[in-house]
Amino acid sequence: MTQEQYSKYSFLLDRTARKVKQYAQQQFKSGDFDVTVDQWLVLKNLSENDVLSQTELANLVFKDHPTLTRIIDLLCKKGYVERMPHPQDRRSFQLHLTETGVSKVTSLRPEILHIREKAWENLSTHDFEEFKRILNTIYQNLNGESFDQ
Amino acid sequence: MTQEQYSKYSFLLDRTARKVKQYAQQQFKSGDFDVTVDQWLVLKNLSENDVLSQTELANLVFKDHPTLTRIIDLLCKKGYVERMPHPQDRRSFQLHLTETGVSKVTSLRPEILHIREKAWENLSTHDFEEFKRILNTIYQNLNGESFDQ
DNA sequence: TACCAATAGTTAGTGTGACAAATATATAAA
DNA sequence: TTTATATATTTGTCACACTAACTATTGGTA
Repeated sequence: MTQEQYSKYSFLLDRTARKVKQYAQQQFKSGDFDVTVDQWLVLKNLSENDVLSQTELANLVFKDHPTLTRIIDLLCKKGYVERMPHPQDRRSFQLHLTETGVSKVTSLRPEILHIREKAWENLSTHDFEEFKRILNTIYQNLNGESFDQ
Repeated sequence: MTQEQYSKYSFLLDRTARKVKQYAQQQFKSGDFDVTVDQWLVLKNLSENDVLSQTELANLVFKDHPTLTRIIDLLCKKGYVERMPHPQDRRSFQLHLTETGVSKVTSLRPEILHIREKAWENLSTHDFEEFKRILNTIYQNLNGESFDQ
């Protein structure tokens, strides 16, 4: 195995990640889900945690603060999320789903699980475990200081 | 294995792909490479093919035409690439590296191979083959009509 | 009290990605 | 030859990623 061959992983990884996002986004669109793939990730995490600050949420979804600010802006505009002032810390917000947001998550969750299955045709449970292990190893190799998940 | 667990691959895949790009970009920056990760991919492919049209190049690097147009614009501005008119087809360009572009690729290639190795610490050659197989299977599962590579 | 470093979040700038539509040119069909 | 269709590239718009710089606030410390 030469260095040159090893370097291909970055290309295949990027290409596949984009394809996965693009496929899901097309399905989201044809189903009139009214959210993007990344907005869904945020909604899903908010639905699993009663109240979160933007920093806590950013750590859950592994997005940086500016990106999260904009996603939250869009979700607020769409009426799925509300920023409530933190009772003790005036710098911070407490994020939570609106009623509309809760019912949006409830109605979309099964459809999205179904969309996500398509990628695993022709692959086994063992493949899935290996895939997760390799992805996490790569992530940790490049993540410098800290260990995540 | 529940549906719910399967759906995590998209999160891990996206997270890892971003980390890989981010890590490389940081190394590119601290080494004053004067190109982005995506610009490098384009330069590398141009260096391996004497003359390409934008459409041919787009198919090689799996980027869409508008994205490629803009990357080429930047590389031309930096003086690494030139658009030459196609002798028979006035709609098309023939892309090629300038002398500066050629020497840029020559000087960066070994450094970038070295950067790319970091991700594979603690992983085996077999892992690498499995990883490629799984990525390509996912890609093909979602790619609808055609078979790529 | 006054200062100062750390933290929460936002804004701005650049690059990239996806998609739709527009422009120009080439080629095939009538 | 005229018309229709296909191809190559560009432009515009929205969303996301990353960096740097900025505001406001908090908490510790002299």
